[in-house]
Amino acid sequence: MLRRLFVTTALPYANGPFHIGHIMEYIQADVWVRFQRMLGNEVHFMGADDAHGAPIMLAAEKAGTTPEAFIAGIAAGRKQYLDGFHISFDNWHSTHSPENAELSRGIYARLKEAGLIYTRSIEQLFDPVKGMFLADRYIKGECPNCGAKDQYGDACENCSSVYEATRLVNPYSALSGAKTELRSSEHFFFRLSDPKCVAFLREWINKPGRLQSQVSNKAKEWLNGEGDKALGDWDISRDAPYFGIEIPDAPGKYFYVWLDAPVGYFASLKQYCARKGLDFDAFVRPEKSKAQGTEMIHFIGKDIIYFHTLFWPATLEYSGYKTPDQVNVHGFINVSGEKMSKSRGTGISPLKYLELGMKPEWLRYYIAAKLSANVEDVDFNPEDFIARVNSDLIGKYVNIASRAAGFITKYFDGELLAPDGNNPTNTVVYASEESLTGDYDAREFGKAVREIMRLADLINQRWDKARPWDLAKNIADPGTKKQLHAVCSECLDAFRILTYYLAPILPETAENVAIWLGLPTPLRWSDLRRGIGRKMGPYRHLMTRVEEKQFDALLGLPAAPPAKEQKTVSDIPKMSVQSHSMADAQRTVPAPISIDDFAKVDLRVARIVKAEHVEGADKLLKLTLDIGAESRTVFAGIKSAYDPASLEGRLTVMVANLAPRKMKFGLSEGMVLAASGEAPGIFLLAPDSGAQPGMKIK
RNA sequence: GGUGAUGUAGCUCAGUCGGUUAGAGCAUCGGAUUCAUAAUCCGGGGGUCGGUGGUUCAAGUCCACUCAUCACCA
Repeated sequence: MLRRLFVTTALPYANGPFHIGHIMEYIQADVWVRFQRMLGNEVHFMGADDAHGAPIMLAAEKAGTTPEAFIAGIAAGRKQYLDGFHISFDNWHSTHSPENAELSRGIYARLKEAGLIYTRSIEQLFDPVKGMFLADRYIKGECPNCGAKDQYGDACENCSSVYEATRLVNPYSALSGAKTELRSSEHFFFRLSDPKCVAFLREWINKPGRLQSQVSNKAKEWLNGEGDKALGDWDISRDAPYFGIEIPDAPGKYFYVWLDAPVGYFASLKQYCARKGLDFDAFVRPEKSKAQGTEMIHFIGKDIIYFHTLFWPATLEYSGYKTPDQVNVHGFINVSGEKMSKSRGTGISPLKYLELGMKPEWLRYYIAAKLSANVEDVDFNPEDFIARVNSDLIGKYVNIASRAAGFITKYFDGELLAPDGNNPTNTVVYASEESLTGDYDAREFGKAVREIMRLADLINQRWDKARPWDLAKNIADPGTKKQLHAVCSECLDAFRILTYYLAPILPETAENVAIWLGLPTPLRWSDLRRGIGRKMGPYRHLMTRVEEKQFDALLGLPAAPPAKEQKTVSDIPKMSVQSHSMADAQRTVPAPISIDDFAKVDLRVARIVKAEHVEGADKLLKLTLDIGAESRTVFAGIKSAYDPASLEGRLTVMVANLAPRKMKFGLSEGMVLAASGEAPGIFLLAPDSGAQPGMKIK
């Protein structure tokens, strides 16, 4: 019975690029999805940006742009990561989309009809300079408990007490520094504490197979809380200014970002279904889903369990939608035992990883090897990574192919013998099929990897015992030659089976092996026992080893000093200072690129024909540029440094092939280049005299 | 502070329902091998299972307390 799966990963917040934690989640989900596809199941794997909320509004403001332009910029950067790590989303959308607004408003309307929405006035701290209410993280003040200064609005770092922001002493805005005022405003609430909601959720979290036991325990704790731990209602509105979806019939009120964020799963699916001609309702409406046997499956991190086990199912249930069938929760990724910190810049940059030429499959394998179905944190450890990848993938797995291929090419012209279905090697390798499919399906990837490597060990052992290199010495003897042929063919057939087993984790290598050995593609589990092709192509090495120096570069470490220069006591302070400054330099100097990478940027000399102020924009000037063959409109954030009149007629440099970006004030068809640093000031680039508009810069 | 997790070899992790002498991979040491882009095979050393106390004929496993780490507390 084939399954029809709607699978999602948590929507990443569009205030920055992906970090290693996102990539880990995508790898986990992608391995599972690819495995399901190999079984022949119908999978629709959806992602989207979570684009609303105050942090994005403020980040855009800080960047001197609109929230729309800001999130468009983030969205434009997503593809290189997803493609780079072979993450096979079927669609990527955004919560800032017509689909999401429509779906969110629809859900809200149904909840309102069901009597689960009410309004109540609440008091909050208001920033009179910014003209907005402040979330806890934007408020600072003195701890009401211990008096420590500059503590955030939710908890004290000094005495670790938890309190309401309104209890802070001398509160001020972390944004403007202004003294905050206590003001009241009407908010909209979802009646989560309604007995029918609680009863529904109690049952929902206990359905076998839906949640991991640790997760349902946690949810139970929330549901059964008493006193001040009792389940409260959910505040789902925020006051303008807010970047989000306006609440119908409530001017100036917006949905809290967490209301419309998970709806983004549906928005992405809806956009995709429209494009593919699929029935959206079959995946999201209870009756149709039941009739057609569709499943809704989320992959999330442990930090957002609350939203996915309480609010999300409750809002769906009471707005006529189906609820998730599985919520798969994973832990966090630490780097060398240390908590990853975006703000401190520690951790591993996925983009830098790719730019350094490190293989995405190494990371996929390493992460898969460390993942289980539990909510456990994963430790990313460079030495461990190098050891595992090099010894497992190269030393064990790839080595099998490499050992046998030479003989087949040299003595048998690439011809392979059809494997005997009962030979001892493939019998034992086939025997793991059931346990492996079970492990993959249960997200026990670490278990699967251990089993596969046990098989790889076994194949290497048998090969050693058969001593094919000795057989090759007696190649003149027809019996010996035949024996060699059989040993090598069996070995490659076993390798072929391992490739099927590893294909969800190593899609690129599996594809290369399929081409090399003439296997039917895409690799399907149903073809597992079809055996090997008759003839193989020439062997090309399938995977390279990880090198330590790649990690040094990735982690921004200075190159190891030569062995002779042993550290002496007096050297240590100097060295540590040096390593810090080098690490800092690494952080600001991006990884080297090739000349081809540089050639992708089409830089042209441009004449500024016209420069105008843009009404309503604080930082932008609208430039009309002549680049020889055509004229371009570009919005440049240089208003603070240049008077438009002084720009007209002068030459500068523009990126001519930058993807056009829609901005609030019109379409910007490129960018002009300017220098800026820590100190104030923006300095437009200019070519030397003699340059003509349209000339290419190279 | 409350709650939920986690703690097993130098490192990363398995360990089912309590049941022989606690396992694997990597690292390390000794040997073998040379087909394989130094890749493989055989063998050895390495552990008070965070700690203390209890239940039991028997505890890494169950219970209580305790220490450390992580997360959540809307």
